[in-house]
Amino acid sequence: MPDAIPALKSHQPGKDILAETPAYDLIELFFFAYRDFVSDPDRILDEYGFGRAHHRVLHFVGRNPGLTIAELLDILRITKQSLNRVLKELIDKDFIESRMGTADRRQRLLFATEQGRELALKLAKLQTRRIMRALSDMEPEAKDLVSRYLLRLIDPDSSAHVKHLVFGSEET
Amino acid sequence: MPDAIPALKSHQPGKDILAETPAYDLIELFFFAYRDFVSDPDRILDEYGFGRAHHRVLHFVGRNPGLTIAELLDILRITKQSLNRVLKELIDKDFIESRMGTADRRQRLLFATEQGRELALKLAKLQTRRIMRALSDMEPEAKDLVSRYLLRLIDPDSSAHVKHLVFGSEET
DNA sequence: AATGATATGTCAGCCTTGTTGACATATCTC
DNA sequence: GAGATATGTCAACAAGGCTGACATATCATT
Repeated sequence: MPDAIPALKSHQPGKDILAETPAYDLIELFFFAYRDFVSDPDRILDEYGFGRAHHRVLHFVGRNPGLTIAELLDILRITKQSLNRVLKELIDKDFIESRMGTADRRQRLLFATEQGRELALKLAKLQTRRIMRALSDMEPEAKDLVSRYLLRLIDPDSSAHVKHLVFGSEET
Repeated sequence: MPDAIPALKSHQPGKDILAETPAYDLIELFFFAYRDFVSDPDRILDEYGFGRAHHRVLHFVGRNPGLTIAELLDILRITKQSLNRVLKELIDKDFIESRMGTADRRQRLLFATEQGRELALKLAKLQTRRIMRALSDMEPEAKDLVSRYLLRLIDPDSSAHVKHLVFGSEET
């Protein structure tokens, strides 16, 4: 096991302390970092009358052209009713386009429009800037290591799926 | 199939391009990792009739005994009305105790009760288990590197404050 | 061709957790 | 005593989750 956590506060005596000492630092840093990370897009989304939910949908559709509703639900892990609310707005405002499936005409294949791709890219660049600022002046292996850490943080059940989605072949 | 990532490939090695290529992998991994990371506590909080908002309050009060309302608001960056809603429930259910300030009697100093500390610890251990599983078999320097990465992801404005809160002297 | 399964859409209502604005109270500081 | 400060509270609203029920179109199977 890697280095133990620096002793943060003295606990009541008795329990097996070392193995169970909470990693307060990584827990809290994760909270603060994620909060700031999503705050960048928020400001821009506001101008369009969109929220974080719209961002997620737009992002994954942009990244996976032809995504079906079912696949999107599986990625976001929300109900179809929740998805539909924001998806409808994205379609109405012409950021996403929904086409009938060719093989299976029950399906709806989702595509980002030109406008949609532009917004998605703008938001991704914002977040990338923050990531690059963090990585700059760090060890060259930092990016790969962080990537591996985050992947291992994910539920083992879904990690293969995520790996495919993030790194895998461009197909869905 | 249209490619959603116009600027990603097949470009001359211009400096601008490189700097602007979205780090889709780290962006998406961050999303999935954070989602699973907070899902562990969710299940337990449910049994108590609490939500994520309660968790955050309980966590930071537990970690910083004697925290004032103003300091807690500064950490969470929510309105006092939002805070009060969940804080009241935590106090009513005897997970947090509010004492009048000694130096300044207008202040309320917050403390986790025995029950509160137990729950906070239980949740922190859950998340720690996930973190340790991720770190196991990784390079020994992984923990430190991830910690530095997350800290650098935070807004420069607040990073000193966060650093103090996470690593700093136990006092508030 | 009929039937059941599947993919999606939609209505209605509820919950949590964020927001703003207004106002009340106690206490501190000058 | 006056004004600033720390907190509490009421009311209303919004975003984005949820459940349950039901509708429609299409596919797959018999």
